[in-house]
Amino acid sequence: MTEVRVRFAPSPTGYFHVGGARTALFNWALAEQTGGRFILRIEDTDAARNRPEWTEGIISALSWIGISGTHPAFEGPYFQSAFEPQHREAVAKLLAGGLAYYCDCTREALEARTGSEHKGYDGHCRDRGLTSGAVRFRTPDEGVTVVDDVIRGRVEFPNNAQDDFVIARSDGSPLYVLANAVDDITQGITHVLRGEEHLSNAAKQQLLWPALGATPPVWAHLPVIVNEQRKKLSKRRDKVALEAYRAEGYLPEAMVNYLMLLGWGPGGDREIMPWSEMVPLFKLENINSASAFFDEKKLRAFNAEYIRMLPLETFEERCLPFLDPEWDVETFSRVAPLAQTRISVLSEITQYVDFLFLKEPVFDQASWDKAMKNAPVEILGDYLERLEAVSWDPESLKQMLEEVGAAHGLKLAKAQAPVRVAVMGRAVGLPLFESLEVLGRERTIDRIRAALSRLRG
RNA sequence: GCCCCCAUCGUCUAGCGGCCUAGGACACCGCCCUUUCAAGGCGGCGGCACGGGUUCGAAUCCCGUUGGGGGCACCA
Repeated sequence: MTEVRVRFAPSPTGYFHVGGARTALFNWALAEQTGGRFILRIEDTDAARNRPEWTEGIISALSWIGISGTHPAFEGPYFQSAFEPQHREAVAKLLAGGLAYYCDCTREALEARTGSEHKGYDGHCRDRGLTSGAVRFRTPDEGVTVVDDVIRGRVEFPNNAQDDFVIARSDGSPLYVLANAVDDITQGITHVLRGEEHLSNAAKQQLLWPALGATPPVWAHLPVIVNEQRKKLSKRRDKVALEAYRAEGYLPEAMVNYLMLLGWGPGGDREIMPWSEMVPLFKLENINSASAFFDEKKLRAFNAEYIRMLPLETFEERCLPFLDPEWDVETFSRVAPLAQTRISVLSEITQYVDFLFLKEPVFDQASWDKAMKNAPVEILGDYLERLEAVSWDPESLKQMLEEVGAAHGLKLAKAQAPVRVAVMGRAVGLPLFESLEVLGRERTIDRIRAALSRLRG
C-alpha cells in the first residue's frame, strides 16, 4: 500500500476562490485521514499571471482554513515553472516515440480546411514529418478512453471525438495539460481531486500518463459550486474571494465546516461538526456528483452558531480586529457577552457597541421616527428627572422605567424605545438597562437631554 | 455544433431494493419566552423532474424524454 499523495494546484490569480478552498480542504481531509501528503503546487507557467505576492496570498489563505504550511503532511510549495525542463523533456520523449508530432497549421488554415470555426483538428500534420512547430499528441482514432472516477464512476470518451491536442507551443513551451500531468507523475500523485471543469482534461491526461510510462492516478472530479443562477461561481458576478469573507468576520471554523458540506455530508443528522470529527468520516465515494449552490445565508447561520460556541474570552479576542483601536477594551468586555448571541459575522459587532465609545450616538432617522411616537417627551422627561437619584444598576433602571411608562399607560416594551434611541441611536441593540449601566449616569443623562431638546425642536 | 456530467423540500443534504407515512440543516411561517433585537423552546409549510421498463417490491437498478451545468485555445 503506497502512501496517498494528493495535490492542490492553483494558478496564482491574486485572490483565493472559495471553490479552491473547498478543493484544497477535500484534498487535505484525504491526506490527513490516510496519513498521506498534501502537495501544494503553484501552476505559474503563464508568466503573465505570476507574482510572488500571489503565492503568499495562497499560502496564507490555506493556513487560515487550517491547512498549515508547517504541518508535516504539507509539502511545497512547488512552482510549476521550475519544472519546465522536465516538461520539455517529456515532450521530446513523446516526439521521439512517435506519440506526438509537429504541426504548423494556423488557426486560419485549419478553419479554411474544415470549413468550420467549430473546430476539430483534422490530423493534417500527423504524417508530414515536420521538425518544428507546435507539438500535438497523437490520440487514438477508435475505441474509447475511460476515466474511472471515484465520484462519477466509469466515464467514457469516444476517441473519434478527441482531437490531437497541442502539448507544446511552437516556441517549445509546454502547455497545461502536459505540464500538469508530468508534474503529477514526477511528484508521485496518487489521487487527483479537482473541480469538475477538469473532467475533459482527465480524458486527455488518461492518455498522457501511460504515454509517459505511468499508471494514471485515482480520479475524483468534484461538482462545481454554483450561484443562484446555477452557474459556476465567477469572480465577476459573485463574491468568491475567501478574503472577502474573512474580512467580514466569518470564522474559519465555520467556513471550513460549511465548505465541506458542499457536495459532501457526514451522514446522520448532524451538520455542525468540527474538522477533527469530519476527517475520519470523509469518503470520496460519498461525494455528491451534482453541483452545489453556495448559500451565504446558510454560511451565515453556521457562522452565528460558531460565534455563539466561542468561549467568551475568545469571542472578545476575535472581535478586537473589528473594533476601533481607540475604544476601551475593558468597557467592551463588559458588554461583549450581550453581543455574542446577536451577531452573525464579527463585523456586526461595532453597531452594537459603538454607542459606548462615540461622543454622540449615531443618528438613524427611521429608528428615531419609530421610537418617538408614543409620548416620548413625557417618558424621557420623567425618566430623566429620576435618573439623578436612582441607584445605578440594571434592576433599578428597569423598574424605574416601568413606573414611568405605567404612569403614561405604556408597557415597558413601548417605554424603552425612546430611551434606547436617545442613548444608542438605534431601535435595535443590546439589552437597554445593562447598557445604561455601562454607559454611566452622566452620559445617559446627557443623551436624554439632547434627545429632549431635539424633540422640542 | 461536438464531447462530458448532473437531477430527493426554495437551498445543502440523509437515503445506496423492503427499515420511507422520504429524515436532518438553512431559509420561511406561526406560537411561547421577552425591555428592542437576538438566543432558546414548541409547531408548521415544503421534495423523490417526467415517461417507460426490471422486480413480489423502486427515491434507490436500466432506458428514454425534459431540464440544468461543465468543457471544447499554441490559457491554466
